Amino acid sequence: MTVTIYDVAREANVSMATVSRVVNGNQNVKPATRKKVLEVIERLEYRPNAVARGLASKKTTTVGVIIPDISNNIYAEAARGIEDIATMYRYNIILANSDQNEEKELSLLDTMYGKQVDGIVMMSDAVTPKLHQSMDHSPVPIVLAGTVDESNQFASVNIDYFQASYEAVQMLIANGHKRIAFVSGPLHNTINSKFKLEAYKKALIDAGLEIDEQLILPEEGSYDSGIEALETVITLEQPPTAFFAGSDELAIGIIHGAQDRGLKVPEDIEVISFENSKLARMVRPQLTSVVLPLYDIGAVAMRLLTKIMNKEEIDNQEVIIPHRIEVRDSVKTAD
Amino acid sequence: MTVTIYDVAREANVSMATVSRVVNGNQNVKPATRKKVLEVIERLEYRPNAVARGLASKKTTTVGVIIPDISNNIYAEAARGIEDIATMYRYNIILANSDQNEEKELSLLDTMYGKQVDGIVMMSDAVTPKLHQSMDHSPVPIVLAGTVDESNQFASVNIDYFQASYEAVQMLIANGHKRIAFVSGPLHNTINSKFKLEAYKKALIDAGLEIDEQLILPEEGSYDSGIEALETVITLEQPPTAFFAGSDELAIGIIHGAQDRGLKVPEDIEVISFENSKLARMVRPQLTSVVLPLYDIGAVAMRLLTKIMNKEEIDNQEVIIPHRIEVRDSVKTAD
DNA sequence: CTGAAAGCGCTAACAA
DNA sequence: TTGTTAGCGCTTTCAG
Repeated sequence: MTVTIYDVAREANVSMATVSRVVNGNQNVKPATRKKVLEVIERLEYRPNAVARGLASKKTTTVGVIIPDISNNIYAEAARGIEDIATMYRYNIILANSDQNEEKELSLLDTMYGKQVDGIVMMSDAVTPKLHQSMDHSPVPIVLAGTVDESNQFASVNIDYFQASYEAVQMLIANGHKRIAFVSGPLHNTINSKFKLEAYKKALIDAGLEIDEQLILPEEGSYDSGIEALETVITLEQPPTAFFAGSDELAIGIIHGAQDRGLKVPEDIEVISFENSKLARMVRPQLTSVVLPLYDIGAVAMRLLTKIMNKEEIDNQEVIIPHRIEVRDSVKTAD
Repeated sequence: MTVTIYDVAREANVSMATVSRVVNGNQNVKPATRKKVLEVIERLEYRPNAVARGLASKKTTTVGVIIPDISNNIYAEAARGIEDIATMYRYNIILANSDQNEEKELSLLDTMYGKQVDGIVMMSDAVTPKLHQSMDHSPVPIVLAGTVDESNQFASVNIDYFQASYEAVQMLIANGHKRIAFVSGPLHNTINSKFKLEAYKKALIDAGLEIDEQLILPEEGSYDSGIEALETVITLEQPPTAFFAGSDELAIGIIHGAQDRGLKVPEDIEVISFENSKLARMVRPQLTSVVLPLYDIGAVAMRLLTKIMNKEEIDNQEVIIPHRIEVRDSVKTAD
């Protein structure tokens, strides 16, 4: 029924080994033989069975990708970066959503191990002890993308979240704000709790400003929670005049919440975001935002993984990609 | 090194077949034996090799998913629907981006066949003859999601694009508009050319309105091209007063383009979109939009695929999901 | 440059 | 209820 390497060998009057050689581009084949085999392959429409190949060679040329949620633009962007580089190096990806649920992450890792992927790219809110343990026992290399592992034991690709956040808050401070709100995503996310929040606090302290817990709002990261955040603080006795938002959606929510109350951005309220997705340009005013290069993070992570799978020398397995702030209109330009 | 079914068999003093049976939940195993085997599996941390299993059983429990671009929210949404249902039925997905490039699509199909996926879910702009041919020779079932096959030969899941578009344009006509522009994505996309555009024309004709080719703008579907579309028609001698946009991004571009010129939506210009992503609520005014239920399309497509792979009876392999129009503020409410 | 043969780890008859 | 035994389709020594 399906044509196998054996059929090709028979038709071409050579051994399976020879067919295998030409299929795999092995140079030790006489050109004439190669040609003959190639013709038969063409004629019979032979297509190598990757599963059999995987079993025999112990390499599947597929990598596992575990991300929280592909329908979230952030992760989709990273996934695209991962897939592009994977394709470039002839890998396919098995993609799975974890919903940042530890149980699912653990079970997905097991599934990936079972499927004999050659490597794994993982994105997660937090590398919990259990996760850490499973990854430690992984039979294949794993690289973290946009995910911080506090033990610094795994290969990873990130930006300097602390520094980036610090700069963002500083920009607001430089514009004279004394009351700056911090609206991040959930704090069980390591990046939010350990970097964005800490940087926010440090920036305030360094500027001699006071930290007011009322202005620290860990929302879920959605547009609606941005609106809510605005609503809850705007009625304070001393409402904030600027916001550091953890994502574009949050920032847009804040802006719309303000505008709906007749407040003007950036005249009355300034907002800086942390993401810079294409949404940033699709609001009025357009968002000033720390750029989180998700595509690049994914691409670099996958590239790093290929190197590790290939057992190449890695000079630094904890890659930090440069960041910058894209200045648009939600923050006044100092001029 | 890695523990195999053979190791477990030896340790448990049973045959490989028995271990295989307990691993696969076969009931023909004495409870005591099962227990013993399970213990050894636990102790040895045995994890079945899915590749070997795939080779022996000719089933990989993985399906291929070919989509144009995962970083595009539309497809990401569908991918999530596909993956959720796949997970529910214990399948994993190999995800690949085609960029709606026929060559890539063809090559990806081949890759999927080679990887011995059990089935394929495919999204594409157009089922070209070559694509059609490859799919015809597919060794595994394929279902099209949100993509139209004019030969009606493949299983597919869609909404009634023509009817939905017709209703959208009708809504604009009902509001008294005589000059309605059609800003779709590229016309090499079958859905745009055969359904949205045709429905637009028919709605106009049925209402006794004239079709003006100047008002038909096949853009690339981005935010910026929405702005451009607005710019090009607004200076016409008789500019349009309403727009039927092929996507949310396009619609938002049109709205911002109008607002930047001091025009008000929906007072001066009305816009109806075709998508209803979460973006629809994240603009002012919020978008009135035909809802394209991408998540559902993906989910239903995957569900259909499981049935076909399972050789169940299918009453209708061309599923049409109901659609509706979500009324918000970019179109005046008739009251 | 080419072939023979031994697996890779598992499933699936077929016996027992 | 359990074991034996062929493969699944390919890669990979090892000879020659």
